[in-house]
Amino acid sequence: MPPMTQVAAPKSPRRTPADKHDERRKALAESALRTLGELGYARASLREIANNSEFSHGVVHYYFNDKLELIVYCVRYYKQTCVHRYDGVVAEATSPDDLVTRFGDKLVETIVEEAPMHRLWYDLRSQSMFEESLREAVTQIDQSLEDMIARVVNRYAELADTEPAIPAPVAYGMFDGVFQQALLGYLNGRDGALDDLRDQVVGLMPMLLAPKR
Amino acid sequence: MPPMTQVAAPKSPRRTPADKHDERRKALAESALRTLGELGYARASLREIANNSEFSHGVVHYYFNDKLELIVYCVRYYKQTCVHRYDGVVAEATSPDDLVTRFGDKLVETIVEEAPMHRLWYDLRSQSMFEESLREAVTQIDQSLEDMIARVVNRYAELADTEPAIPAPVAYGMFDGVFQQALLGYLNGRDGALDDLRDQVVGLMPMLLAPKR
DNA sequence: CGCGAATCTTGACGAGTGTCAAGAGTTTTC
DNA sequence: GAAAACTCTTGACACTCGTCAAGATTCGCG
Repeated sequence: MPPMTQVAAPKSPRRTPADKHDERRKALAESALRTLGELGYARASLREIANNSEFSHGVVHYYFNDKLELIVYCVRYYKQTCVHRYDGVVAEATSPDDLVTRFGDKLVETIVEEAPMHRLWYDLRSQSMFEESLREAVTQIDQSLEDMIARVVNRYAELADTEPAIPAPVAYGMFDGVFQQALLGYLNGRDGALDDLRDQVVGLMPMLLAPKR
Repeated sequence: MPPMTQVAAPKSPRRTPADKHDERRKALAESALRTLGELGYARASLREIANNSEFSHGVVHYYFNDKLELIVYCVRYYKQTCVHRYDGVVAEATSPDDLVTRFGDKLVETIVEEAPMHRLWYDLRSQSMFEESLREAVTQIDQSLEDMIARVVNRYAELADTEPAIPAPVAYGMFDGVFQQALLGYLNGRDGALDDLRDQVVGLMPMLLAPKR
């Protein structure tokens, strides 16, 4: 463990007191995410991760205690940037149908652009079913994803002048399920997997609303 | 590869011509499934699999060419026995509500009794997103699970004297999603995860039906 | 029984793993 | 500009993995 220089005087708020550390950690994480998205949790070795970066394989233990700590940091880091993916949709939608369309498009878009990150997430969540030490992080991320979906559904109900007909966990489970199927289909090269996802979302959303009050 | 004794005369249909091979493969698979369900795909080594069985670690290559061939055989073998889990529900249900109740109970039951097998399945499906060679088997199994759900939903609609309102892939995706969440909650020791699943299914099913004709 | 085929065990191999310690290189501080 | 702190590289360690070959054991049939 590094000697943790307790900086008594945080006098220079500008740069590089000891959060240079954090910058490096982020840089390492960003590069590690590329390899992890390509190979998955089990097959991505620290050497391979380091090879696809500007660092050497030993540096990992300078910034992280453990391979597991690195991976958890990576996924937390990624989730942080993507939990607000649909905030724009929620903010800009002008009608229920508009929101549905934007939401569907965004779902398709993220599969095309970030399929490796998504499969990594599903990989990690599955691993957490076996590895106790992953569960806390996975549970937290899952919760924040549920909240994200809840914001979309709530806004949708608001625009439709009614209430959601189902609790947030169910809505999240449903969308996550169809999303996962679409991702699988996309990775399998099945034509129409993405168009199907769009249609499914359009067909599904109206069913989530209580009868108009 | 074993010399494949071409038995010209299949005269003894009773036992042990060369399908003793198949019996052994099944026994090995059954024992391997226990270890795989405990450790997952990546961490279950052939030695560990063999240790938890009556065989030694070398025998695997007598019955399977490959570790991958063993795993795929195992999961195919398991799926075969569980794709008809809800056939009883479909056959015995006397009313829409009765079917929903039985279905929910069965879902909860299988989580309690076969959680390791389910997490193994999700593990393998996630791995197939990275490992090309797993995709064919995973796609087939996923399809047969979708068919299984379709039978339940169709029978439900039949009993309610109407039609399903959503295509089979969507229904499967939805139920798979909420089931996966319930499994995660159960493995995390979250109280009420199973009761929630039951309630969610009861609340969800009626929404899958078209308005009564 | 006895012989040959089928079945299984044992032990080894090379490759790959996470981890860490020793030291080289770099930056900061006085 | 020297000393101290920080950063990073290199190389080795102990270990596990899948695979396979050589031999022991068991089985089935003449």
